[in-house]
Amino acid sequence: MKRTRSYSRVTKQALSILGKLVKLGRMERGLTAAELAERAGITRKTLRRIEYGEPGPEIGTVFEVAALVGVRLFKFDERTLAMHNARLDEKLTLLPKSVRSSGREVDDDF
Amino acid sequence: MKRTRSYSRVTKQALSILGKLVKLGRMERGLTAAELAERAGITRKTLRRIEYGEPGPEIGTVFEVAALVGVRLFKFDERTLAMHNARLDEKLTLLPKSVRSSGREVDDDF
DNA sequence: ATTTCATGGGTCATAAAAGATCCATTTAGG
DNA sequence: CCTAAATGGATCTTTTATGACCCATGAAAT
Repeated sequence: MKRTRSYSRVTKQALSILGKLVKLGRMERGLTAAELAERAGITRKTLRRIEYGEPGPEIGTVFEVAALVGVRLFKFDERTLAMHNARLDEKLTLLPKSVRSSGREVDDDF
Repeated sequence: MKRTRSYSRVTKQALSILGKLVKLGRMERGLTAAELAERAGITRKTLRRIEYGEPGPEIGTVFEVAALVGVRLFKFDERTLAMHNARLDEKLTLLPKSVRSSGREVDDDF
């Protein structure tokens, strides 16, 4: 089955912005595409796809490249990230383990 | 060639958090994994990989799923996203088209 | 202007993700 | 308790991304 996916405008915008932030971050640091790609352990081509905001690249790779040029999705340091992560775990354990179709309410202030 | 990639702790944390936010968002809305997967046009398996914070899924899919449950990376509405996007374009056109290895400085206040 | 090098883009082989089914287990709810 | 349904996980196939080259173009620095 051929995979023809569609993406919402919000997603496209977010991808585009993220890609441009990466490119900007790379140039700020005077890195060539080849240099950054090597540091990230990927090829120039994959980096280009990321900087172009294409939806295909693996999210792990994108996050890694972003981190390398100082772009962080959640603007927290690692310690704070760990905290948030732990807090999310608490929330999740408090919830029912499976959903039985009936709109439940949970506070969501991240 | 076997692809054995490594990811920084920050990346892992960010992925983990994003996945949990998605799961939380899904449960808040009383959606089962199967329901959300269907809306996103993916399978339960892929959704699970996303909610588990695995690095493999395509970034476009992850963003799309996140958007479906109200989780946004850049907490702006679509209009604001477009604005930022345009601003980034300006910045990029002002920069030299290619990097010739020498640390350049650009202001970066996103 | 000339040369050097970054970037854009193409091809081909391969590894991995995604899809399609399965089945086992757990859990929500009557 | 019991049962229907949600979740977790396995396997097999298809589709796609990635990597490794390669070449053309265009920009940058001398």
